[in-house]
Amino acid sequence: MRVEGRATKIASDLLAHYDVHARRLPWRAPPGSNAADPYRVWLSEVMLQQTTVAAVGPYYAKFLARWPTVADLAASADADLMAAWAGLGYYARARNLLACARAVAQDHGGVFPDTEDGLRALPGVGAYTAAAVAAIAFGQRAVVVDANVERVVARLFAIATPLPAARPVIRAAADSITPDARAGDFAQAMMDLGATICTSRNPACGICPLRQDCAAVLTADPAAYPVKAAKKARPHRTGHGWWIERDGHVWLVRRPDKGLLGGMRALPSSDWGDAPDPTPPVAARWTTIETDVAHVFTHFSLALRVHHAHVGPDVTPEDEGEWWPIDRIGEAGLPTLFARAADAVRKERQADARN
DNA sequence: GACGCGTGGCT
DNA sequence: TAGCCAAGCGT
Repeated sequence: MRVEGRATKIASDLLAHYDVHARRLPWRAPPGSNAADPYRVWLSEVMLQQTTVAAVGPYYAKFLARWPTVADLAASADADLMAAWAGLGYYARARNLLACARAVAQDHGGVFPDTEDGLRALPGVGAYTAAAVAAIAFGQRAVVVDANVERVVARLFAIATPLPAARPVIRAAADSITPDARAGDFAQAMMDLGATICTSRNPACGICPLRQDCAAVLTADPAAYPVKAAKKARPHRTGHGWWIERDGHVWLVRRPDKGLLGGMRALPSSDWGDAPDPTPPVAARWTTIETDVAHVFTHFSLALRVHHAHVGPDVTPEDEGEWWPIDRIGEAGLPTLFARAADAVRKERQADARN
């Protein structure tokens, strides 16, 4: 009788569970087929970076309908792609997505590289995404480590070293349980497990297919893994934005490619430091809306004070920008902060009109 | 290794 | 509710 090693048992237990319980997701090939399109896998993986499945769903559908192949995407205009990405966040991903599509089209004959190293060299493709695409789209054995896998592995092996120092240990442990066959399914099974059972808070250990394999479940608090270093407090900042209206149009600028909301259309705004009274882009009779727009970014929270004014037909701000029709503001591709500022102005107008 | 980089859902 | 968290990457 053959005695399974622990690593082999973990993989077989997990894959058996996955065969029955795999989530049906739009970017996954249907069960039984192994026709994963590298373009679709890559597109979904980039969208899923630090982003929930629920948030990605509509964007993935929209992108796939509008740009069915990597060649279509490579041929799109920058502004169209950035506008389509608006609201999904982490806009460097959108810039890199386009750069990557163009690199594939121009340098790789329109075909994605089929090795981890080849993929890793593409813009916006890091260690995780390269491994995920290599495994899922090309069936190669690759060690796929995202936050789900980190959590599952840290619990399976009760790794007490805090993140991020534990990364090399976790990776080695993940490597040790990754099978040669079905590496793509294994990776997705680990992520499904992390998303649905081995969750960050209140893990459902009672129904976990790896319960018999898990070191953390024997401890008082399995959810204590992975151990994490303390986080820094998030500072608060105040900024100002200006809604400049002229004959049914509003003045929009394009933010610099680098930095926060890089490359996105936006209202003209101040630096978001602590400057008390910034100078408006044009001289006008400014009105300030009553309630600041509160918005939370990754590393600071912001109160955006929104000012609005009408200007005459001969007035144009000095800096570069464009007059955008207000009744089509939804098509401008404003990131969420400025979309909410625009909403705030519209609501105040409606309130004024009633008085 | 640390930091900058969005947004929305959950507890 | 205020913080935590999510299929990370580039610098």
